[in-house]
Amino acid sequence: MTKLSSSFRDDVYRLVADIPSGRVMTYGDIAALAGHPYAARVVGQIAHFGPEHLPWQRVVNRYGGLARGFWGGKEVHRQLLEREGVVIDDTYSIVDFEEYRWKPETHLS
DNA sequence: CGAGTGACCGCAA
DNA sequence: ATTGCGGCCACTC
Repeated sequence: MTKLSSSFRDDVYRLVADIPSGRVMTYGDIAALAGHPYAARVVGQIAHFGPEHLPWQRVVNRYGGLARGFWGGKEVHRQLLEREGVVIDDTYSIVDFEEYRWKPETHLS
């Protein structure tokens, strides 16, 4: 069933939930795909208040660096991503970030 | 309902 | 190179 009325927040939830293990997306990309290219901050807020069962650890900034206010801090964040096979250096930035970057398919439900 | 804050991004000086 | 500022939407007070 198609959901005709979707808010920005709901779109973010779906996009984040759709990121496969071992892949990452940026706040800006998610915002753009949800219809608001400059609402990257909002994605951060949604991540803060949103459901914990979603893979927020796969959401990083446009430099491939880890977020500041992530629950537990960057150390925990790095552990979670490395556990999925994502290599991160000592500056908390993803190695070969562009290769891990997840590109959602255009034919989303 | 108004104002302030915020896990960001892009551009100007 | 660094700093500052506007903008987007959600949430709190």
